[in-house]
Amino acid sequence: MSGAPRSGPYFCGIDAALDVLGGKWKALILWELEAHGTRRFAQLRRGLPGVSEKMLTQHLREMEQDGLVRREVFAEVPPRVEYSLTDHGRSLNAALAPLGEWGTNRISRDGLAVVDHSATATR
Amino acid sequence: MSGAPRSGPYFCGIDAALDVLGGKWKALILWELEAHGTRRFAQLRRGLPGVSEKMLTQHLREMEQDGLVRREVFAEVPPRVEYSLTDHGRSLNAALAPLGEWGTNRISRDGLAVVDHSATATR
DNA sequence: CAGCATCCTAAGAGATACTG
DNA sequence: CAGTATCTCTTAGGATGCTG
Repeated sequence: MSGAPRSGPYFCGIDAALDVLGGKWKALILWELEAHGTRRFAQLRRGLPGVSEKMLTQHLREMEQDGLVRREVFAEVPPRVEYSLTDHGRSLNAALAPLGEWGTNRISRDGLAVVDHSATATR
Repeated sequence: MSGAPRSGPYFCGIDAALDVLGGKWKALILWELEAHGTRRFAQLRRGLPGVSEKMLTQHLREMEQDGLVRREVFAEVPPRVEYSLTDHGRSLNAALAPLGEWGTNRISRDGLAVVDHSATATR
């Protein structure tokens, strides 16, 4: 999937939830913002190894429109923009927790590979 | 996302779970099988208005490979194939429940449209 | 720094026709 | 009935270059 959410019609709740999560990086963005509270654009980039500027911008905009992410622009030089989760975004993250456990389980159960974060950790 | 799961490397559990759910209809298939226990190919088609034969076959095959779906072929004329969930599939569905609630919430909260099942109900 | 605009392609997805 | 086999069409997503 995905790109911009299609705003229905949906078959069911899961459909509507997955629609908002459509896009390769959205779940990760959610996770990154949940873990750190507030992040700047470049920080997010570093936290999501492999994402392009375009996709990050695009996903952030869509998530902002969906009311998941809050975007604050500071009129400074150099410019600064901070991203954080809204309550709605945090509630989605909470609803995602069991799925995360299931996935972690699948990874260990099937011996799947995991990205090495140690080199790109956000200190 | 979608198509055949990529078998990692994954960023986290959610990533791994969403990978298995990649594909427009997989979550719906899961739901359909959970609700009815066992379904034949044509029954699933009717339950998923708009799905093409190709996509349904493809998704079912991938979900079978991922150990979510069990496929039983009966050597009869005319041929009969029954699909049902494995324990692993049922556990995924369980992990999906909170997300479903969240989505249902989003639908009513944002006044989004829902597909009308009444005309195509599987009796 | 944070981002838009543009171009490009690989894969997802649909339609149609045919088969064991 | 339950699929395969092709053929397109669309779109997510990546690369590059430029701007306030």
